[in-house]
Amino acid sequence: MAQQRTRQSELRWDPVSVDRKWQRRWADDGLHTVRDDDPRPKWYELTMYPYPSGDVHIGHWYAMAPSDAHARFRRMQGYNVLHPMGFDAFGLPAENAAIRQGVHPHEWTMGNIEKMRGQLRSMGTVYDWDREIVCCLPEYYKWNQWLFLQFYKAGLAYRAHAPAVWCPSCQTVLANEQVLDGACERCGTPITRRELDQWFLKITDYADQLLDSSGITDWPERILTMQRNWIGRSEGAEVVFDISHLGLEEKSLPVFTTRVDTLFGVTFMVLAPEHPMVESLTTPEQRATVEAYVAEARAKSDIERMSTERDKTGVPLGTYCINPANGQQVPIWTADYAVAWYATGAVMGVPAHDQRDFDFATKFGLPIVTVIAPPGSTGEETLEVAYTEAGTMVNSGDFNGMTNDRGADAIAAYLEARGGGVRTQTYRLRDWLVSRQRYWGTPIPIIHCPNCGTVPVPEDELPVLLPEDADFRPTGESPLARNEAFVNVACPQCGGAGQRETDTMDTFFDSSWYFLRYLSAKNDGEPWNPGQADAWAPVDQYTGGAEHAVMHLMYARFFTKALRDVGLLNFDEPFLRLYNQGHIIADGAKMSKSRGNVVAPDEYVATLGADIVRTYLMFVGPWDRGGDWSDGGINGIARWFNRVWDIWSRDPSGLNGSDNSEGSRELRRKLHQTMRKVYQDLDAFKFNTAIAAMMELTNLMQRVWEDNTASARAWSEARKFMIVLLAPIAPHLSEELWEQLGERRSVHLQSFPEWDDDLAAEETVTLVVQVDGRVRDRLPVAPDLGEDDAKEIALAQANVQRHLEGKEVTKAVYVPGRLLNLVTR
RNA sequence: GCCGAAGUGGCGGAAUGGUAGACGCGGCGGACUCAAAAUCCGCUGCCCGCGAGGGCGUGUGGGUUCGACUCCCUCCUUCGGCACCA
Repeated sequence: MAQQRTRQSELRWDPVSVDRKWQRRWADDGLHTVRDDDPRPKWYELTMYPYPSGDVHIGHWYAMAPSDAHARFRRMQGYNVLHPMGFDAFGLPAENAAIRQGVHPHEWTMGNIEKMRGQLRSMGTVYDWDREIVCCLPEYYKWNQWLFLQFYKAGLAYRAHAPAVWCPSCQTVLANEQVLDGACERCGTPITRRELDQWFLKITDYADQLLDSSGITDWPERILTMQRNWIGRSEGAEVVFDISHLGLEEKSLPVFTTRVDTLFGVTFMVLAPEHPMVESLTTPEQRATVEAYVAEARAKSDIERMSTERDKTGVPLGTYCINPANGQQVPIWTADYAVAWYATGAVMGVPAHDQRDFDFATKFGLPIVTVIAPPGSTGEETLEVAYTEAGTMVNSGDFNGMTNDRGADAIAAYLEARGGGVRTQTYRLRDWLVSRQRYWGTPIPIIHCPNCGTVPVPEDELPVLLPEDADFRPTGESPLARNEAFVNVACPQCGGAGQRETDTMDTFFDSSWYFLRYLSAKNDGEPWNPGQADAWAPVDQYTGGAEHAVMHLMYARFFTKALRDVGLLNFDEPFLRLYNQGHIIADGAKMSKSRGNVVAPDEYVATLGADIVRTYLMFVGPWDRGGDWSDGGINGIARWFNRVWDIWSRDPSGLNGSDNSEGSRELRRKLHQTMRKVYQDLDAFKFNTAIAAMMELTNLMQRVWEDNTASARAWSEARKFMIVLLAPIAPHLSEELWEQLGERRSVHLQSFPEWDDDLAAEETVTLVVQVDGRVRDRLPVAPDLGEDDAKEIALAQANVQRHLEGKEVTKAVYVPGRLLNLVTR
């Protein structure tokens, strides 16, 4: 609860019983049941499902209440809207709870879901609970396994012995994407490495397709940029340095470069310490030094490697390779500034034109050869820092005199003609490591057989159930590996003694296709029904936090494309539109227990009801920028709802203005302006200004009532439509007031009101009169006033005349209905 | 370091080339009340002025324009992402 709690308004109705009444009624009437055969056009609006941590906090409300309002708005626009909810129920916290509290992950998770389901229901959302999914249940994860096998059959899932990122604290392998600044994303422990046999999905096959966002309707540019950076496509060339003189099995050393134009400037070669050829390229004299260096590098965590960022280290291997451009001998070194997993794991050192290479060469006394001369220079000068800009080729044989742009093309063509290299591109993106040495996840449906090798579990034997009895001591091995009843199994091919794969799947596997399962949540014969997928998917509007920009969202895109390729889907983008909400903070600071500013939504819902909390969260600021919770602010919404309630409870028959009185016309105009504004704002997720517009309408209604200038009819009309506008935002209150107006059919089944632009048009506007750009008067005029008339009226004003005294109007800028600027200079 | 977003009253924010500060919070004054709370009404960017009115004002400095919170450039700050990527 936020600290200073202002005195609360007393509400004119009992929000708790109103909430309860309508939530019950809607459930009884099946108001949120979504039918596949509904003839209206479909709209699939999805909010990222929560992890069942045990409590629906204010952040969940901030994510879900506005998206619910948007889904409701779409429904009022005439769509058959699907807006489902479920739980992302596998994952580490359940297992950590098991380790710490001795509760079984299943029990812990399902208990949390039970509680959260109740909390979510209190929001009054349109979720169709018949479609709920819970990923940790066999009816869901069975299909994870089935999908894994489809990928396996298609060659998209493979097993590789690879150095894996290891968190010594969580005792588990992490995906590269789960590492932040060299530390475990969840616990912050610096990571190390471990060699393990792991399952990967070939997301890199889809790198270019994932770069292509042409199938996406509307995503924030920011997210697309992040994905582009994450994929990290670089254009360049793979250059082959000859090593045949060493008499090894490998005759060449390939190296990727984005700067093939600098090839004549190579003065050394650097291999990553983990590079597979380091050992064979080391001379006997250097062996001890190199082995020591490699061992040291491997022992370092990423954080330590990064902390040495400024000070380059490395040792020579004692051998050299041949530069294909000029036949020069290039000494080979190993240094940890080259990283094994990127490109070829080797860097051609061009100290003159790359700062890292420059630092390295300077430290170890290696030659620095300028091959790109800055404009207006001969390239003879000694460099203080690497020159990385454009220039003219020098010291580059036949290529001298070219611009380096042209030189790059020419050298690449030269290499390609002579087999010395090839133009290519490389990616930062790596394959998706899906293996987890954990219990609480989907068992990977594979059996390892000494005779047959890797054997998929036959599809009719799915699901491979997670055994209930498990030992959760974190030993670095999956608890499943210690469960003999689970591990030992007959090989489906030869019947011999096989062993089950004991790794489980990354939970991002679950969330990569969950949007499809909502469509066929209870189907036990297939993961989704193709007809239902065709009818509903892809998701029209997805909302959630931007923290999923490069993991979940990219995996889901990859899944969709891969599933299309194995023939399971007819589309290749899962989410057509994406909107990221910001974060809710309290009293200007991030919510935290130590600050004592944690807002518990349940406490507010219990006294103010769901609608005030919903509305306040939407009013507090633009949704994508987040908001600052204050108890005073939410009280403002309570006050507004009180006024709304009060206005509704008045008997309009006492109003005796005429239907065409100024009050009536003004009220009607404001009503139609509000309809238009609310429509446009809800369409664009601008809830805060939509609510402000409705407040303005309420304020006007109040004024018109006081003045008694409107007709009962104009008043009643405003009152009725106002409530329809409010329905998506405050569903309970609006339904209650709607019923009190004597309406029978739910307000939530009404169409969004259609406004009339003519009725919304202003009768008079304020014309701003400026002299040299400074406001000198404001005049009420007809909107269609002509320029000449405007000038005449403006020039008659005393204050305008005063400021024009002794000056000559040389120019007049007239914006009809807005402004007249008289320019004198 | 690179990429991206943002910077507006006491506070949350509105306005995307045309009246800066909608709407809400807070504050001040008033009504109601024995009193307080709640509620209702009025005022509320800063400075000068009795007033009419004037000046200043959207992180900084410049530019474009009749006119700039809005477009362009410089710098500063905050937040998010990436980072020895060859």
